[in-house]
Amino acid sequence: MSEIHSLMRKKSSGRAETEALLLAAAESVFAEQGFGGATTAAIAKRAGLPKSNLHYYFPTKEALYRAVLANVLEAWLAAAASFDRAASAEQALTAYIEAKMDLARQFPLASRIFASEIMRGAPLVQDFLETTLKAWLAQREPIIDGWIAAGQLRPLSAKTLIYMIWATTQHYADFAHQIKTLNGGHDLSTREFDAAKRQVVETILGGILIERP
Amino acid sequence: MSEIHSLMRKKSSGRAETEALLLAAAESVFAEQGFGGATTAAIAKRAGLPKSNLHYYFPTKEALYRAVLANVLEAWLAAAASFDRAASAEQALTAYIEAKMDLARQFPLASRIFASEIMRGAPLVQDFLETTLKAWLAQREPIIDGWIAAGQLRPLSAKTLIYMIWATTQHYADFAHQIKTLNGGHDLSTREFDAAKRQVVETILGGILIERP
DNA sequence: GTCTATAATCGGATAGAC
DNA sequence: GTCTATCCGATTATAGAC
Repeated sequence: MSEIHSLMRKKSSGRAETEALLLAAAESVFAEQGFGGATTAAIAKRAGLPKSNLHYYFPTKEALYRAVLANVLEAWLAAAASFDRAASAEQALTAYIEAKMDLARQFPLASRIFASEIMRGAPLVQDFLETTLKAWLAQREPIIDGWIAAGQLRPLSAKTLIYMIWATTQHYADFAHQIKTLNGGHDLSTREFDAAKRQVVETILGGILIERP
Repeated sequence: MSEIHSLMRKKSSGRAETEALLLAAAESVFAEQGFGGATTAAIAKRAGLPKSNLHYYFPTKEALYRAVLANVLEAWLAAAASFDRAASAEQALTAYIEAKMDLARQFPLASRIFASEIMRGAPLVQDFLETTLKAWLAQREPIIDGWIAAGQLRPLSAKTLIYMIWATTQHYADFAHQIKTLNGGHDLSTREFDAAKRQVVETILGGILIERP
């Protein structure tokens, strides 16, 4: 029925597509302006739609923001999985750092929205921090402590190590504009980014691994 | 004349004090909400003053934001100085990392405002990035390259190293809320923070220094 | 589902009494 | 210098035609 109808229109290819369009526009505006600074007018304009359409798909600005946040957290969880399923400390941490670097490069907006949300005091992701994130960290700490006990890593705080990894990798998303400016106005090329990724891995692992005799 | 008058009033101890009060309130609101999300009403309320007083001291919201930013950049430059005046790579980098960690702990709001400004695309600090920051980095890169040539450091990109230091240290300011949540709801104690500082220094230096025979 | 028009409120900034 | 009251454009959200 309405399928035929929508096949006849060139624009608005369907509910799912319009929602995705709005979510993408919202992601970029929220990443730039934060929740408070973003306006539904700016989001609608970036999506090329009238403001009222936005409210048809998402009743309120906060509902739209929540939908964007859900995608952000989903991407985070996907990268988190790469920590596991590795035999040695070196393999597990290398895989995790590389996954987080790739995430920062592929989804910089998601990283910025998360950062902005934390700086606001996490009004909407506090539950995620206290349950999912805290549990993830609590499960990895004994693994890291185990590597220390096994003589693979120098004695250190697992939390502090994880914070270093988060900070260093997310920096490439959150401060991409600063990095671009200091790189002569050009974004890092794939080659430059891969070199940075390698150096980050080597510096952190070099700083914590105990050499095998 | 008006001096006597102001001595008789218990509140509003003078122009400088009122300005400082407003700047402090503005700093905390801008750090939480970003430029766009902050409202002059919220800032005035946090300062305990009517909105109109804010506009008496700072004609526009942007003027107030600029004044806050100036303080932020001033603090940044103070910490930057600790890089220099050290004989060895180990001493210089240790001093710099420690200074940046102390800055993050002492002035977390400044760090968050800077981060938020960069994520917006640096509309007001682009000039600082292109001149002061770029020059600072350009002056330090040959120093780091010199340490590599002298066999003090493993071969690496100086820029990538500096980014790691910025990222890791600023994380303790920008993500303090997340760290607090993952620390059982308590901010890091001085002891915990000092331990983190030590581990950050040891990990980075351990990852880049060449052992002296 | 989409659009124009509009209601209702918020927020930056000002007027003018004190 | 400080305060209350207020203007007016911006912003969220809705109404109602198509």
